[in-house]
Amino acid sequence: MKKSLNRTSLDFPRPLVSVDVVIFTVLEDALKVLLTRRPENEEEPFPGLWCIPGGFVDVDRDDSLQDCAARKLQEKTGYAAPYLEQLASWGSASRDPRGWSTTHGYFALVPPPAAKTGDERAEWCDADAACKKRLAFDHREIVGTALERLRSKVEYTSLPAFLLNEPFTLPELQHVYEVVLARPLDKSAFRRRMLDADFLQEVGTVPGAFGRGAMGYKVRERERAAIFPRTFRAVE
Amino acid sequence: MKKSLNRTSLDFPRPLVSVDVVIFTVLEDALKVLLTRRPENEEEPFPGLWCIPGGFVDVDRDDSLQDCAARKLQEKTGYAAPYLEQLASWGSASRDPRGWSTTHGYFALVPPPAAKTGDERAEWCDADAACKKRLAFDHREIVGTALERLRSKVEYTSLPAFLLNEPFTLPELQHVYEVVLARPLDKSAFRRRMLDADFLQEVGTVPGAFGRGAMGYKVRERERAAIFPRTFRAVE
DNA sequence: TAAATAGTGTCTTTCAGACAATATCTC
DNA sequence: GAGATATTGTCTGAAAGACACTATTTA
Repeated sequence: MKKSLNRTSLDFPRPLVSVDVVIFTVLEDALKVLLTRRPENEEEPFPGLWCIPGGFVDVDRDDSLQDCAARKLQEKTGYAAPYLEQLASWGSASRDPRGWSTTHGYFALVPPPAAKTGDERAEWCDADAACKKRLAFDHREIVGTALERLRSKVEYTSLPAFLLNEPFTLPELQHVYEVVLARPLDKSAFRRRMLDADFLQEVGTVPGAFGRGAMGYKVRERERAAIFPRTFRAVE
Repeated sequence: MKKSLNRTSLDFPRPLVSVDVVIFTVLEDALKVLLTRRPENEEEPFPGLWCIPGGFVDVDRDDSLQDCAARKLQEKTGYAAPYLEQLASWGSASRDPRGWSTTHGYFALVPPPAAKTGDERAEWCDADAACKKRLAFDHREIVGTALERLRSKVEYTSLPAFLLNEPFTLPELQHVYEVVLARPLDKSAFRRRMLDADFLQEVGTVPGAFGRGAMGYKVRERERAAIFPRTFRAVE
């Protein structure tokens, strides 16, 4: 009988299992992803190369994949509960030189960090640039998929609200949409859309540096994003 | 130093890794999913219970997760290249009594099989019923997620075309949409939408059993689904 | 010709885009 | 008040829903 059919005993080789997180923020009017460096140790694969935060699932420490992703996010950014969504998984014999391996990709949206990352081995990299960079493993593909998914969902959801500190104003929110989508949006249509979607809560006027102050908002339910009835600019 | 930080050696426990496939078809005017039975062997978890097709990744046989899913689909249905899409992954300490385990869920769309499945241990089950049944592992949740994803995508993509044998007619296609969405659609709007999306190729008239014959179609590109500019019924 | 099914035309509704007009704030 | 920014109003256009109408086939 073939080995693969007789697996009651569980004594067959298992793939490596890791979790990787693509962490997005908007900084200096640009969409950024957090990159870290692989250890310099020559026994490690891709020593010194840029990669996204992640690592092997720790069977003793992590109760679930989501926990593991949240832990890695917390370790790298300090954020406990921003937006964290499963992206996809990758697994093959060739993606890791150490053997058959799988990774569960997540993507996270966090508000702009107060300072540059204190960590020498971490850097906020322009998102589009990261997709062209040489990264460890198949991380370029993972970042590409995350960016594609983010841009696609931004067309019809309130996801960018998770990229801002609260309270934020509608012009600020519009600006984040424009940065992520890399195109200008109409002010009037934008406001109608956000307010009609009923996911924002007024939280008092915020004075502006110049000109008229704006209404401050926070999201009503921090757990899920709102879904709009249509995408932006359905037509070319 | 903590064990979890010293992993250059790779000698730490690894989770079990499996792939499970939710296979959909439309049969007898209902959306169905393929269920199989767990082995009766009492040493196996959930003996004799219904589950979806799947199993451990075979490191020696499968080059990638996608290959593994395609293999399982082929084994169960005989189909080589229908629509197969990654759904999500699940992984935790508790989902399998044998230990920390992960699964990569896929969902497949196949045309209606000619006959009842020949396999005694497999059955096409009504999709909504399957979501309420007791299934092995967390398979009920996986089926639920697949069903939700399918219904959601059917609102704005041409996915149901993969549930039909070619050539099919527009009334047949509309019927499949209606079965999946469980609500009637307007004929005129439906036709406009399908033809405007430009993913169908005329392939000659198909005579009907009664009444006027209809134009037969096949999908232009069997690889990807078309995406419509809006969802059906944007408004309640 | 009647019944059944396929396919078309047209009016209404919804909501995004364009863009002008108005409101409110700081200096 | 001037300049800057926020907010609103109105017109237009694209595509979906509703539904009546026409076309083609078989019995």
